[in-house]
Amino acid sequence: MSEPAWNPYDRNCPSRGLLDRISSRWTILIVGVLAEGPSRFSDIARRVDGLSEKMLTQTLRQLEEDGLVSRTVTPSVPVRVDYELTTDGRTLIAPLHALEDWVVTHMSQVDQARHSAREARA
Amino acid sequence: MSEPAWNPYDRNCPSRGLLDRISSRWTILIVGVLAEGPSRFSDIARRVDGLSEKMLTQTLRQLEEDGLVSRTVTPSVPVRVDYELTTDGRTLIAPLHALEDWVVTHMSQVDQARHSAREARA
DNA sequence: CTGTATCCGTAATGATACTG
DNA sequence: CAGTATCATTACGGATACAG
Repeated sequence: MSEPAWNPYDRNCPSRGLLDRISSRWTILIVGVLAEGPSRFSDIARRVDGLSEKMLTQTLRQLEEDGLVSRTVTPSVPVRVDYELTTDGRTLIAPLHALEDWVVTHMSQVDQARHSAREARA
Repeated sequence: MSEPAWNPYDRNCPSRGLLDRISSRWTILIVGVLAEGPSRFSDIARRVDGLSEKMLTQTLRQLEEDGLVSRTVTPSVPVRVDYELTTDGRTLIAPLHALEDWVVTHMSQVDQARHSAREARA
């Protein structure tokens, strides 16, 4: 009995949805923060500029549901919650960081190309 | 004079927008098709299930503007247009394929986690 | 501090029809 | 074949207020 042939090019394959999730802006950046170690809710919010509480919660819940992030509550007052990548979640670090890295290393080049494109249209 | 410190964690940095572009569902899948060689407009549309003409055009225009894809028109009747990754664009193949690959190899695991999560909530 | 719930505007997307 | 233009919808996301 073999695995299903997961294929994100098929719109009805669940892998299409998973691809959407892991390639979302907030997932990429949040995993980028968690890659450096466990973080508290507010720490993540502080490090990812423009991330609202709503989207942070939503993204963390998805990652948790997919078994990629674990959530630990310390019942102090006020309560403290730590998020951490699971073993599975850590396999996301390399591919997602590669994306971040690509962007940083190619931004200038792309910027040049955009200027050229503007001139060509002028 | 050094490069700007591109940082996608900053919401005002242009690299944030570039990250959004290259990590979009359609960009990933279209680059995946073009990774195998130059393709015609309709070929791409056929291979990416659920991709509308509008989004295909829009995504290709962005990739072109960013210097990642080239567009070649053959003025036959009917006209023939070929799209191809540029040298720069080919540097996207590895990171984006890694994403696709991650999804395919982890889908079953994630599926399990989702079922567990459902049970836990029940 | 760490959420949850709700409202609501906008931007992204899909469907459709039409053109060179 | 390879688009463009338009419209309708929706879903994403931000702001706000409130709770444990």
